[in-house]
Amino acid sequence: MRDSPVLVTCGLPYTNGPCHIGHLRTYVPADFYVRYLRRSGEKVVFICGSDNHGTPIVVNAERDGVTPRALSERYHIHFDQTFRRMGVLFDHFGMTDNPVNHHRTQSLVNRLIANGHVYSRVIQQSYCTKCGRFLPDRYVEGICPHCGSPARGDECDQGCGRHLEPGEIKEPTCMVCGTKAGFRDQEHYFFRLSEFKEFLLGYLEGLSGTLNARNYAMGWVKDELRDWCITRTLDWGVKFPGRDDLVVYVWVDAPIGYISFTEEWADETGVSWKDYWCREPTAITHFIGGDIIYHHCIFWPALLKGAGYGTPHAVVASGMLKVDGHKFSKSRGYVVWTNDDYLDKGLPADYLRYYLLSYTNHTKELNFSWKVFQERVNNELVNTLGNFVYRTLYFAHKEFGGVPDVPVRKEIVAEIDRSLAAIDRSMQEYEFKTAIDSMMGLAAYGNNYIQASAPWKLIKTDRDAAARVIKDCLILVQALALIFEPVIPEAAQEIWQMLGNADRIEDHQISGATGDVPPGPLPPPRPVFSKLEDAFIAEMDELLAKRVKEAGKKATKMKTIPFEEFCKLDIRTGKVISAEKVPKSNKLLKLRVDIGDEIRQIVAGMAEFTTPEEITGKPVVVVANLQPAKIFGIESNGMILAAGEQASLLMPEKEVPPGTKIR
RNA sequence: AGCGAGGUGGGGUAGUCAGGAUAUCCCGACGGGCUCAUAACCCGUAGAUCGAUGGUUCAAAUCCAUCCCUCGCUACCA
Repeated sequence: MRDSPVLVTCGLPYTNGPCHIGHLRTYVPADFYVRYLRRSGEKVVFICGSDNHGTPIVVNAERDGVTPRALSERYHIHFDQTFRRMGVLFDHFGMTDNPVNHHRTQSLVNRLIANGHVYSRVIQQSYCTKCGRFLPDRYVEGICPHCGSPARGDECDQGCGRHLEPGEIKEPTCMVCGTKAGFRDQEHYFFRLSEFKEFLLGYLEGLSGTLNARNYAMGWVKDELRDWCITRTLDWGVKFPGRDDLVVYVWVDAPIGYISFTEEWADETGVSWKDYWCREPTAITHFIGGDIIYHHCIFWPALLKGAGYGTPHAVVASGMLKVDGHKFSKSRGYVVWTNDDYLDKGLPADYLRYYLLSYTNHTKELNFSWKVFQERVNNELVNTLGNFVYRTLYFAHKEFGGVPDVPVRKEIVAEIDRSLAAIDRSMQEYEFKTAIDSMMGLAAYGNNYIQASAPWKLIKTDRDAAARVIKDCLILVQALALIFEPVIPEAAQEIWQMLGNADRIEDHQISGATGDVPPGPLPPPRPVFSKLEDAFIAEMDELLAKRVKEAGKKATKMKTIPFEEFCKLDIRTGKVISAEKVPKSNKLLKLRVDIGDEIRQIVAGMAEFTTPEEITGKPVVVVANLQPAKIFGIESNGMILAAGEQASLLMPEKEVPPGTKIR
């Protein structure tokens, strides 16, 4: 048992869009973990809430013609309900815009100021006069000062990849309204993160959780820590103490939500939130997505330390989610919405919970495909687990009317014990997939046992022996219900009831898995899982394919290519050595072009606009590495660049030798 | 570019930190068994030079070095 009470949190969903299964990749394992701890006798409080501040919510609210608060509430309710439908049950689900969080954030920031961890500095910020607000760099686009490529405010994302400092970008434009943005001087406040380097190195050394979180953060801290700007010029958010024109950066008040939500919960239940947050060591475990590791392993512990709070005990970071092998992307259509695409189709939360938990290691990327989803549900949940439970209960009910009054074989209990130990080992290491493999292993053991013992044969010769076998199987079924409850809570409850229990399985502990099943009548069983039909899966696949196709149509209009693609083109100057008309063709000229290191034969469609005499001797621009093609039976090894319908030849302004590379 | 993660039979995936004999599990293929059960379940067979090369060792998927490939992240995006 730990000294401090156990607190588990999940990364806060941002209230600017609906829940998709990428979200669940973090929430389902967290819920699974919490349920497991509870089934193991641990007292746990499970806290989450919605993240409401920041520019994107202001922008989206304006677009929808509502207030940021109203937009936040809409999605807050949405997430709260969706999580419940998925069986992800928080003890409290708060909002970062609620008064308690405003108060806690200001209090914490004041302590940082009092402890000398905050200073002010004047910096330049992009400002859009039309929108009348300062723009986060993500909302600014322009030209990279280093390479001249189109770039984002913070990074030359399409060109040289360099990080851009505020004020560096040329021709800044507001991405919301498209007008020219300017720069304005503004006083901002910085957190002295650089002073926490030593602390963080020691802290990360002892941080529990998954290795990806620790390694990633460690590399960052060892490299360089810059001080962190913790204010924004925005109306929407938590006011920075003493400055009505500034709010704190959302990444400050969002994690503080973990504290304030604990406060809200503690107020309701009459306990002290300080027991969770104000003493070391804490028993705080954060479940987060892999993309926000540095916030939780660097900024957050430094803030807590600087303000005199306890620091988290563990950070458990999940890997990314893919759809059909593609990177999860709303704009490209590779998305599965939790409500529209899953729950509202009548699919059980249990199936998706099982898939998300059992697919792979928690820190690796997880691929969702309807086909694989169907395979795993049908083979593992329905066939292996569901069928063992059903054939056992069915046989017991049919032949004995319930649980026969016979003793249990020791080796069965020993096997369950082995499973429990293996599961617990895996859970301690946050190896959720391995834990579930052990669970499913027990179901396979059950199938094996009933198959080898063949009670349907025994019943004809030795009724008592058959009774003993089926009793053993009933013990296994009970054990399976208890150990699988954290994974598939609804199905576990159903099995629990079919074992003759009237109460909630949640009120029982996993250790009961080795206990007896009291003799007595059982209700008639029914299968707990049903198979996913091919037709249904095909339908879902079609829906996804359609969405991807439609997204593709939109995207082709403004498709960009990465710089690397452009680099593949070998464009250079050339000089036309000779030219002749291609026989039987109106448009084609056969050219011999000097491109520096060789003379190329190129067929060009410009006979209508120029004559062989005119073009001979002219400098031209050539794509030299185009795939060779046969035009009118004549091989063409490149392409002459010309503009427009009149095929106006492109040529260098100053004279350069043939073969000069064009960039 | 830097940092992080990964490359294991046809597909997916475990094992790598703490090196050891026939490399796990799910599917797929093939053959057999069983009939209590949701055409289920059980058994067996084929199939992997564990990304490449070199090294350490009695012994390497595992440790070390170099290289190739894939993905992710890179702070005044949330």
